[in-house]
Amino acid sequence: MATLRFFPLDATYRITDGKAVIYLFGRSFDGQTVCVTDENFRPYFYVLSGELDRVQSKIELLKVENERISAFVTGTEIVKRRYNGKEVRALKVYTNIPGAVPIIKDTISQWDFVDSVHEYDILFARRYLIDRGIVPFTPYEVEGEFVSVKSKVPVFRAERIEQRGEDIAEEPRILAFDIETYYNEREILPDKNPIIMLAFYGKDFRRVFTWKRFRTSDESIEFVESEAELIEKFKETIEHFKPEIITGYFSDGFDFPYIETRARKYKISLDIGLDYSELKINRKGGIDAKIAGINHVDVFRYVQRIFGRGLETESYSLNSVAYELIGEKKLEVNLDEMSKAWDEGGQKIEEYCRYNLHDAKLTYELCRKLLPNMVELVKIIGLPVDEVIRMGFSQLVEWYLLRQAPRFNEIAPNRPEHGDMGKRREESFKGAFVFEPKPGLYKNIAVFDFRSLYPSIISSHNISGGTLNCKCCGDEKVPFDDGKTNYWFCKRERGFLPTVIGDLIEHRVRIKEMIRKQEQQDMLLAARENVLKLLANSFYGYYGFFGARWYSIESAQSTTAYGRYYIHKVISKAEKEGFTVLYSDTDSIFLLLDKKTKEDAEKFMESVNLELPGLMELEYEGHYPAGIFVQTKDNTAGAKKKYALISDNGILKIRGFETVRRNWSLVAKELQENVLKIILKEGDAEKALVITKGTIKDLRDKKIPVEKVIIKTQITKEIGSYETVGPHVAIAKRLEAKGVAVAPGTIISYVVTEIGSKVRDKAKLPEEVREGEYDAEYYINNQVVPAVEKIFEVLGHSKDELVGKEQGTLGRFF
DNA sequence: ACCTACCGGGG
DNA sequence: GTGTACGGTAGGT
Repeated sequence: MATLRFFPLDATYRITDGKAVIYLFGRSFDGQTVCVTDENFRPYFYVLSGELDRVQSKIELLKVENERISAFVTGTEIVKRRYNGKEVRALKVYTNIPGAVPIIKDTISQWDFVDSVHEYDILFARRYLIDRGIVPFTPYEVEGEFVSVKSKVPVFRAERIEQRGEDIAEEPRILAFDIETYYNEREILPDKNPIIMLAFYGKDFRRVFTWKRFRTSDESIEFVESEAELIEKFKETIEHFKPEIITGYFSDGFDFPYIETRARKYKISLDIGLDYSELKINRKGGIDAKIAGINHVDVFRYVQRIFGRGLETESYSLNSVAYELIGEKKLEVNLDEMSKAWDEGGQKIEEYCRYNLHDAKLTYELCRKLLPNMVELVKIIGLPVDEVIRMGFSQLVEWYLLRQAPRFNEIAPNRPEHGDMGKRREESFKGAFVFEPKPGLYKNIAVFDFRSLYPSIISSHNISGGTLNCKCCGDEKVPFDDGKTNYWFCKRERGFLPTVIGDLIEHRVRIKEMIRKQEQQDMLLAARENVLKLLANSFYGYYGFFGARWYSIESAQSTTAYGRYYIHKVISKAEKEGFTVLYSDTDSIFLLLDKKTKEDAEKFMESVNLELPGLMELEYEGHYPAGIFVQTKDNTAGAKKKYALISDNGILKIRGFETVRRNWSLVAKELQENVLKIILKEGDAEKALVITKGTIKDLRDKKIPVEKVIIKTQITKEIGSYETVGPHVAIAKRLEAKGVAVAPGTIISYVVTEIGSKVRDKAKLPEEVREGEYDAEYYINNQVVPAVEKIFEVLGHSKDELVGKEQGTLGRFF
């Protein structure tokens, strides 16, 4: 018997001699890629029934044969479990192979003495990781021996696997790749157009393959004879580099499927899996590309589904994401000219090779930057990185619960059937409370918020489907504000989900404490804290998500009802103690301190906290010397979710003002920020007014440079398919007429000039416009004034005052 | 107002 | 692979 120590990274399984064998691919402590097999794990599922013995004796004889497989039961046992808040006896049914589970399940579901069947759709490799408690990226010690099995890496057959500590694997070998394809009809046609370049980027490794020669001194460029050879190089490079993670940007949806299509044309087998299996592309439902033994991380997928929430960027293109996260952009080349350069051959191709390599580099850097975050997610969810990065929030919650369930002896509820999902989609419920602010400029504001409001409510009030309206309690109802909904949650026994979320919150508090104490910043702790917060905050949404196993609309409703109850309680308590409440949204409250001190406010917070149950806590978010709330567009009320605050250290916090968006000109954006700064920092409305009038005058005097009046709007579809021709579409049409292709995704920059009647006729490209050749009145009325008029209204200055019309001008029209 | 269809990313 | 995306919104009714 030998011993092997390794970090598992990926799990799959294979049928050998009619038995399922688990394959764990990973990295040994000495840095080699290895495969550990485990033959000692059997597929199973659960049956609930009032007549377990009858099910047991009948099911053991069951054998279903079809043209593909023979499915039969290899054993059963009666076990004690919990289901939906109750102790149950369940029949655990083992089958010969994983594929037999759904077949047996379908058959016995029809027996009338079977109540329900559970956990029949948990993928086998995932089931293994959960039941054996194996977490990718953490160390294990294996006893067993090396065996000879067809594989690209050594195979070790395990008899016993045990966790060894919690260290994470050192930085994995990452290989990024990117392709450029021939295209001239502004359509992606993998059947027709070849791949012309292929770039790789890894640690101490950069290479571009292309199949047209030109003179170059760039050593990273390598010429091959044909596209087919380029695809062979793709396989070879992966084989030699031995990446543990292969990464691309939208490689699920573009690079891998494209390469697969081209490989099929040349009858090249893409057997890049470590077990010689082929690249597997799933086109049904969400597209994804899988390689056995190598984690394929499509950075785009992770950013789009999970990480992007915390980013400023509105577009998840490689260019904008890379710019925000690593401060680097794509190389600027004219892609429309690429195919022409390719046809003509020669030196011009080189810049596209550099462009190609640079994209691979950006992808590599992004993957490295995001990896700590992804690994923390892996360690909490317990599934391989290529799986967790493709999950949405609800799936993350679900797989976290499925991993926790065995610890609590819980049997998982089933996913809803199609009809149920339809019904669930219909059910809606009341959300959070938002206080209507009184428009005005205020000084000396204290802001408080509930720490993780919804997660702490779920934990503190034991909110779950299994504890809802129990038979043993009922004296304390959920404080619904409709006065009729009658729910309560058990006080005697903790529910599964509230326990799990409570553990998450406490874990996060410990990590936060560690972060607070540490001398130098530990990025891993920060990433872990981030992931725990993300997960905890997703539970409430999960309760109301139609596809959830632990769906409980009553729990979702009760969570927001408690949320509204507590925030109202804080509001009335604050008012009773003489504070003016300026604003409140969901879990936050803004107090006007006025004559009261910060100490008074903190005392208030402490007294609130004394009355809060469980993990609930009101926190001091910060003090703001000034803040402004404005009116709605129709001037009928104070605008919700639209305000600006300035902090003690002079940082502006702007929420909901539409001009922070991209398709506004700089002149309007800058003025808005300036005006807010002057009003909040210096409290000088007159100065803000003077500056605004100055900007308007400068516009009229044509003193504003053209770059500040450029408006950028994206072309989102084919030009011909636009019904309404906005200014950016009009420009695109003119470009097309000149023979310049404008593909969807292009951002059109334009300036509105005075020549023409409709805005679309007046729009010109910036390079066609000379300094001062813009329509001042357009910019004043459609950009500058809308950006600041709501702010000035609060200060008692009308729109007319801004644009310099005489007071009372309106009167003449009446 | 409500519903459906399509888009994103990639070249 | 013990499977069948998703969330937003433009455009139509």
